[in-house]
Amino acid sequence: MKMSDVAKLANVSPATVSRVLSNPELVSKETRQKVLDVINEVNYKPHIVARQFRTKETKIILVVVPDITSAFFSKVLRGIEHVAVNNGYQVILGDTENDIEREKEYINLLLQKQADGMVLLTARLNKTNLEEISEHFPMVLACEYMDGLNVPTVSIDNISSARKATEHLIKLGHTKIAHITGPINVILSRDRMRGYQQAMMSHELDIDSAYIQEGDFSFESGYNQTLKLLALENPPTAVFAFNDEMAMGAIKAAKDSGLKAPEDLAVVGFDNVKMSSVIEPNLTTINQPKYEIGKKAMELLLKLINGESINKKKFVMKDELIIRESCGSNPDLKEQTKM
Amino acid sequence: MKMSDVAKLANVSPATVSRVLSNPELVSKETRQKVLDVINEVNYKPHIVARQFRTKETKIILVVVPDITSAFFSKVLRGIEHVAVNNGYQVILGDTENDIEREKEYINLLLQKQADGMVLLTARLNKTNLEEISEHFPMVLACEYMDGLNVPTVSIDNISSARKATEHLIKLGHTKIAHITGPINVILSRDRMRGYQQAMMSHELDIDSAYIQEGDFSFESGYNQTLKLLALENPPTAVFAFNDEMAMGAIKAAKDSGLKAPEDLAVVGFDNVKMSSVIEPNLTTINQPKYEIGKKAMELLLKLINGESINKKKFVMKDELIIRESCGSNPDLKEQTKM
DNA sequence: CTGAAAGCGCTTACAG
DNA sequence: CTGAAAGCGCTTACAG
Repeated sequence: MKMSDVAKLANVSPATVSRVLSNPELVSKETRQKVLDVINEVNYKPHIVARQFRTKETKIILVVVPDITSAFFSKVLRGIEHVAVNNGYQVILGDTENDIEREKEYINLLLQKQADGMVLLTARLNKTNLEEISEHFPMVLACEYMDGLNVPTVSIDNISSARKATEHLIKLGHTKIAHITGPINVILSRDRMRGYQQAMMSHELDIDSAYIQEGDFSFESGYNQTLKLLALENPPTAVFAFNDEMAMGAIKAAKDSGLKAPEDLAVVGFDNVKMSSVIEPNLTTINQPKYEIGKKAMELLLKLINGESINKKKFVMKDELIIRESCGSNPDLKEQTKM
Repeated sequence: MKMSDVAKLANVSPATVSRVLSNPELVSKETRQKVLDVINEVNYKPHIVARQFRTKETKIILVVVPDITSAFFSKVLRGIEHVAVNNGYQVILGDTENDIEREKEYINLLLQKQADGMVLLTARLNKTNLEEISEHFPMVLACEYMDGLNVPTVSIDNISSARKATEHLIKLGHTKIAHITGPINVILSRDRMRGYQQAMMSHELDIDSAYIQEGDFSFESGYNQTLKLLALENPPTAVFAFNDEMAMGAIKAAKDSGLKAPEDLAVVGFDNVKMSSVIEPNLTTINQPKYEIGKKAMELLLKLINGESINKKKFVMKDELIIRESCGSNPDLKEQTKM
């Protein structure tokens, strides 16, 4: 059943049927009703791909995620999807599983006009490459940040957040503070490490190079790297982890080593994932406004798709240090708890 | 830049360019090379929507998920996506957030031929409706199960799994066993409740009607319903929760009430989500083969798309009771632990 | 307010 | 092995 069949049954032209569907105000009330009756009667559904082809709009946006399994990204995704759906867009989800090759493949979908725009939640490709694509296609980067990249970007200030997290440990009196990074080829990992280093140096604290261990975002890596740290001759008394997953691994490692958190090992996480307030001790962590990041990114993308100009390229969202139990407390510090 | 432009530059017909792209073996080696050279030189990308329109294939499959945020579904999704990508399909993700209206909207995409097929991870629509759609479009149901529905379905046997979980508590000597269900309009919730009832009845145990409390899948609801249960005059000594999230909520509620799990309250979960082995006490739970369910569902969908017939309609995957710490132990029971 | 006609960019059956 | 031509199902500028 196609539009011309409906037209015949309703004794109108295909053009009129098309108008009833897309611009009903252009059609007289009687004609409109006649056409709608036929459509309902035969349960006609327009062939969307034909429309996409004709209008050169797919009403699809592509979201490239490094890990769909992560509690952090699924919240960002939800922000994106809400705005997308409210504006008549569908979301194609591209899960790269942190594989740069798969990232390229998904970006290809954009080049082939399979989507009207793209939100990247990961950007491991090189800068010039990304900038070139962004000149020709609507594209927004979120969460990951690339220095000097001329593409609209939504993220928190990872360096200062990491500095804040580390300084929290310093204020509590810790001097031997370790850091478990993310994969070091990811810019975010280097940013947060930078923040850690800034905090340590500005307080004249030494960083034993064994105190910096590279993780891979996973609970297991947080666990294993903490075991390594605790096995050092001069083990740290506190750990700042790149994310909550690894922070939870750190706590587990401490427990399995007969240590207690926060008494023997203070731990700070990052992201404020749901589980961070369930695990015991509750994690002190940096909150990222996950939903809002996704929302903002999609709003920017819509502007680009609609040809509006974006005056600002960088959007820095507000982070927040959430103090819970995993670092212990200092009477001087005001306590805040979030469930 | 379109195909005809490439054709001109290479001094061939558009048909030949098309063949080089889709059926290179039909083109002589020299011609092929000549065309490929031009394609690379001008960086030509075919317009996929035009191809979709012409071939009536989108190479897209739609996955309808009740909650993208859930650790359980994201694993199933990954199984689906792996098989999809390996077979040249893209995934459109439809997150319904447990809203039946949004479920309908996504299914509409299928009716409008926006996708070649669909995997439903939630089926709240009525049976006749679904069966009719399934007669005309490739469709597979996974995780949720609908009795007597004539649509290929991949799931575990929820009733017997729930029975097994409850019987585990009974074997440990519990007689006052409560159950926190999922939303009762969801078939899975009723199935698992049925299994719970079967276990209780076959052991001649009474079910106090206050022992059955309806949750909404969330940690918070598990927490609140457990608080309610513990406030009963004759509180239960064990809880079987519909899923791990709510089981974790139950444990937290016990702790906050000054009780210890498993000593004062034994808890069994369902799904064997990652966090179930991180939380303390580690959850005893039913493992669902999440990745395999997704994989199997997508494999079936591919068969349907390719016009192959499926002789069997129901695929029941193997579950497993994972005994960890949250129910305590009984010397008679063999311990198994999974990290 | 409505219709006739062109055309979006591919693929493929057919002919040679 | 290659090309000419038709056609997939819509939308829209144009004419009336």
